[in-house]
Amino acid sequence: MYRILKREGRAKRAEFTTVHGVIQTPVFMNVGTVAAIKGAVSTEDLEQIGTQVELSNTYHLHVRPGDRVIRELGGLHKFMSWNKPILTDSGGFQVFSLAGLRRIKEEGVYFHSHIDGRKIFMGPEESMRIQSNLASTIAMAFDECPASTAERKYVEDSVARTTRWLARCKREMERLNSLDDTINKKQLLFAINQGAVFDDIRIEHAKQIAELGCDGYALGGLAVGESHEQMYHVIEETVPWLPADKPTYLMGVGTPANILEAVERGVDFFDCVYPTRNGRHGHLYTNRGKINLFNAKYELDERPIDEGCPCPACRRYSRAYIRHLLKAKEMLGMRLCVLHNLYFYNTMMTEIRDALDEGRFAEYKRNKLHGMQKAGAENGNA
RNA sequence: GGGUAGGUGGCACAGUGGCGACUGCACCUGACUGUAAAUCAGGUACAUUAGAAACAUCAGAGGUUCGAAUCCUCUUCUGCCCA
Repeated sequence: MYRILKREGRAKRAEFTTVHGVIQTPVFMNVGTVAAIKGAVSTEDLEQIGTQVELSNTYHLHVRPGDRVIRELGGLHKFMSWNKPILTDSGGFQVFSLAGLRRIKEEGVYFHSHIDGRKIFMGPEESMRIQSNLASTIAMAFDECPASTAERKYVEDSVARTTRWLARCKREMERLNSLDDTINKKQLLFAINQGAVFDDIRIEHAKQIAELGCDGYALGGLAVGESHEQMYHVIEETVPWLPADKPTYLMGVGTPANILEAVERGVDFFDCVYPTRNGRHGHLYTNRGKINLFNAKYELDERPIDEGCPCPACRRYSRAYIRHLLKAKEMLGMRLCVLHNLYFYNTMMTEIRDALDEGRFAEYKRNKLHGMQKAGAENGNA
């Protein structure tokens, strides 16, 4: 159940109740594609850094260890020892990211496994069955994510197919949720809006999927090469056409600035690999901009990553030490960086919610952006 | 003292007549948005230069050759074996 607590312009402060607990929004979901947050981060760590929702991937878990294995072991929650909400992505994004390894048909998509090359078929029904076996809190509809550079005709055809796929997802999900031996009979289904950067296609698609009555609505196919201005424009034009009584999820986005801009335009859910991947690569988010710990200038820097940050990395370790760990390829280096970045994102979301609660989001957003930009320059980063 | 193998960029190695020198590591920098990503890309070897371009370099010296890291001579240094 989705309940809006407060509004400021289009921005919403809400809560979303699920069988695995209440999600306070706006929220940033922490990405753990293969049921693991890369960088040696445990579920215990997630509890400490304030993670509300973990995100895993249908395609990846189907390939390894296999959704049947996870079902046999009682579902994802039990498998990875995480009892809060989990959202599973449908494998739709892999239709885009594994472009060289798949073929799209009306019935679904034929992949070649990125692990061993074996042929895999996934359509709407398969994706729903896998997600039902995984027993995630929220399942995503199986969609196609066209490239931002795709031609209009291609996007029209693709979006039409994604709509047909959504109807099939819905039907299959209802069937699965009614079965006696289904682990999570209250699994939720979020639809995904597509249309690249064509406003009219996006809006038309939003109207169509709204009619199918899903538990939430996502914007997909953004931050895949188009400019930030185009992305913000699409969000602004499309969100008003999605059901107002359901949460809105901007898939795969993004930078702290992207999130602030999208919250302002009415988005509730986010996820992105940035904090984890950038953490592994030594790029750290701070309130004074982004820093690259691999840079030689941090060799003797005794300050914490972000002054005043109470995360497990900043509480006791210096930039110089963590830089050394990264250069020495010690796991601890990545782990500390990922923990810091996730803490930064999760904390920013808490601050956003607090600001919305108190009706000062606009001011918060302005100050946050200003702080990160201003000192980014100070740190030698734009 | 005798024998033997060898000295190539910060390190380790390749190259044995057309090289202004391969590759890896290290170092520097950049990229990464529903994770084929602890990955990928570029740069860095003497001096000069913002950069480009040009000009160097293969232990040292001399020689052979149109042309030498590569062949010859001497010097020097290092490893290993024998005494």
